[in-house]
Order: sequence, then structure tokens, then C-alpha cells
Amino acid sequence: MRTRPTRDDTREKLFEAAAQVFEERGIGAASIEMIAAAAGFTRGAFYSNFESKDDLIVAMLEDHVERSLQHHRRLLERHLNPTDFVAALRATERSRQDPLGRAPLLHMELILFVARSEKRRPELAQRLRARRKLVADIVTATTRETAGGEVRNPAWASSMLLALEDGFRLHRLIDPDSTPADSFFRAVGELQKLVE
Amino acid sequence: MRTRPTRDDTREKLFEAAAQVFEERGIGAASIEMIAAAAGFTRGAFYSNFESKDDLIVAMLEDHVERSLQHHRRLLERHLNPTDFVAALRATERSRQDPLGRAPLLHMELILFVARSEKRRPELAQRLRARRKLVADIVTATTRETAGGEVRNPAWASSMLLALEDGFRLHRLIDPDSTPADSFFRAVGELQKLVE
DNA sequence: GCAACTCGATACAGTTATGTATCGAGTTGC
DNA sequence: GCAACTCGATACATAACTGTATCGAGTTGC
Repeated sequence: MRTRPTRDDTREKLFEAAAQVFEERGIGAASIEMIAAAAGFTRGAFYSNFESKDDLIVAMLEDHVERSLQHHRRLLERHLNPTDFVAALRATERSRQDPLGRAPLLHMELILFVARSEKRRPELAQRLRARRKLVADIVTATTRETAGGEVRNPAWASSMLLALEDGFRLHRLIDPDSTPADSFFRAVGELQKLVE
Repeated sequence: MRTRPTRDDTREKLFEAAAQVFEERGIGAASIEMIAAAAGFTRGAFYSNFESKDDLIVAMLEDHVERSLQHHRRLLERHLNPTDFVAALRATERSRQDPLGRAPLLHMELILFVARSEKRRPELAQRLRARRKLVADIVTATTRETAGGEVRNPAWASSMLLALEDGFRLHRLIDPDSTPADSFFRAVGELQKLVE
């Protein structure tokens, strides 16, 4: 006899379906009905798992942040050498597990969603600053190791790198051919030449 | 006796109001009613000037593109020296006339809007390529003049610059303090050091 | 094995949007 | 100065989405 799916299974399926529908039609144009149907449920299932669309979005975002964090932690544990870390990051970039990692349009839309939310913006800003700090450290370490010099201003290099990452992501949405997928990593190499 | 406002006046007011409402609440959450009311009209006025919300958005985008083009043409005419051109661009950056230039959140959302539209994406891609070409030329010229060297790969430098511009714009939405408004122009200076 | 519980389905009420049809005040041409 | 026209206001029909209340099949505890 078929066992009833667990609550976590249902939530997971709704995450997947929501990411897909959001990616295809945009957050605004996606209705609860569409998301539930794409997951093979009705709206009843949705409302028994989430309070509202906003609730779902916040949950998705937290899920994504959590997975990203764990992913980076795992990489850092396995690849203590910073050069290897960048290489590993590059290699795993394409095969991300969470729904959000595979949906660049949605990724951007979620940033705007948060940017518009007075309540959640500080949280994301904090996260951005933390990432900037981490990247600054990595840049310093890798540059010292590979180029044998010091980056003049790691914080600034880090700002540029993260802006580049999202900038390339954005432009690839409009014209996928224009900026190859590894543009970001190439930029890392370029910026390492700015040593003294 | 007060003369009746002309059609162009009304359209202009609706543009302004739409930019404001879109910026505040997002394209999806903005209704025709809100836009019309913000402009001091009712929905009747809107529908006698535009076919739909999509029609308005496309018109806004074309208006913005047209103004930007004219702005750059004027700058190029007055400042034939490329260094002066960049300086002039920097000086006029903040005092743009069109509604869209003053609404960074909307600016981003419109990029996503177009990215999602199978029909209009190629058009924007074309425009992105054209800008990249223009920037490549400017980079080559300014670098030759100010640094006395050649940029190794102008096309790549141009890609990076444009990605940086939009990347900074995006991050400033989340954390305005993190990346100062002139980050892009500073980046131009940094990249000019990548000459050989 | 039965009682309590969980969770998805269904039905309903209420809200809000869109687009169209019609009206009327103000404007322009001759 | 009057007829034709323009354009914004109002009213109406329609569609879609949300959230809640209720139901029932399946599951679990004891």
C-alpha cells in the first residue's frame, strides 16, 4: 500500500514547482493555483503548508541561503588551499542542487523582491557584506599565492568581483551568447593582475 | 480660461506617475488605477492613451532609450575629446531628465521584463551589443590618451565595464552605502591600468 | 482496532483587477 | 456660433486570484 507523502516531501515539491513557475512566468504573474498544479497538488495543499505567496518566497530564499552556505562550507573544508577552492567553486557552479541555483531569472527577481521589502532588505544587505568580506579574504590569499603580490585594496576588488558576478548574470539573461558562463572566473584572473 | 491639457501632456504625466508607482510597488503590484490616480486622472484617461499596461511599459522603454541616445549624442558632439566625454558623462549621470533614469529599481525590473519577453529580448540584446561596441571604442581611445598604452582586449574590457555598471546598480539597491555612486567611474580608472 | 490527528481536496465568499461602452465638457474648424 | 471632434469620467460586465471553512481519506498512538 502506498504510504502518504510526508510534509517535507510536499514542501520540497512545492519549492521545485514554484521555482519553475516563477522562472517561467515571473513572480507577479504566478498564481498559487499554477504552483500547486505544477507540483501535482491543489491549492489546498499549498495553504496547508504555507501561509501565503510571500511566506513561500521567504522560505525559498532561506532554503537557498542555507544550501549555499553549506555548499561553501563543504568546499572550504575539502579545499583548504584557496586556489583549489576557486577551482572547486568553478567546477560545482553548474551542478547546483537547489531550485533557485538553476533559475537565473528568478534569482534576479528575488533580489528585487527583497530590495523592495523594507523589512527584509537589511538582512540581505548584511549577507552581501559578509560575502564581500569572504571574497576579499579569498582574493588576498589567492593573489598572494598565485601572483606573488599583494592586492592594493582587497575590499574594493571584492566589491568589483561581486558586482561583476551579478552583472554578468544579468547580461546573460538578455544575451546568453555575449558573456560566456565563465566570464566571472576570467575576471578573477584579470583582477589578479592589479597587484603591485 | 484654462486650456485643456494636450495629449502629450497627459502621456507625459502618465509616464511620470507610472515610473513612480512602478518604482515604489513593482510592476506587477501596480494597477492602472494607481497609475492614473497618481497622475491625477482616472482609468478612462489611461485607456484613451494606452492600450494596456504592457503597451505603456513598451512606450516608456522606447522613450527612455530615445532620450538616452540623444543625451549621449549631445555629449559626444560637445566633448569630442574622449576624456572630457567620460567626465561629462559622470557629471550628468545624476541629473537625468527621464523618469526611468531616476528609478533604479524600475530600471532593473524592466530589464527582467524584457528578458522574459521572447519577442522583445532580441531587440534589447542588439542594443546591449551596440553599447558594448561603443564602450569598447571609448575605452580604447581614453586609455591611449591618458595611460599612453593599448588595452589588451577592448571587447572584454567593455563587457566587464557594462557588467560592473549594472552589478553596482543592483547591489546599491540592496545596500546603498556599500558601493558609492561613482564606483563605476572608479572601475573605469582601475581597468585602465590593465594596459601593456 | 478505534480514536485522534494530519493533510490534501473542494466549495464558497470577497476582493480587485481589466477592458469596454457610453456620456459629457471642452476645443477647434469653418 | 455651431457642428464635429477629442479626451477624460463613469458605469458595467467579466475574469481571476486569494483566503477560509469544511470534508474526508489515510495515518498513527495506544
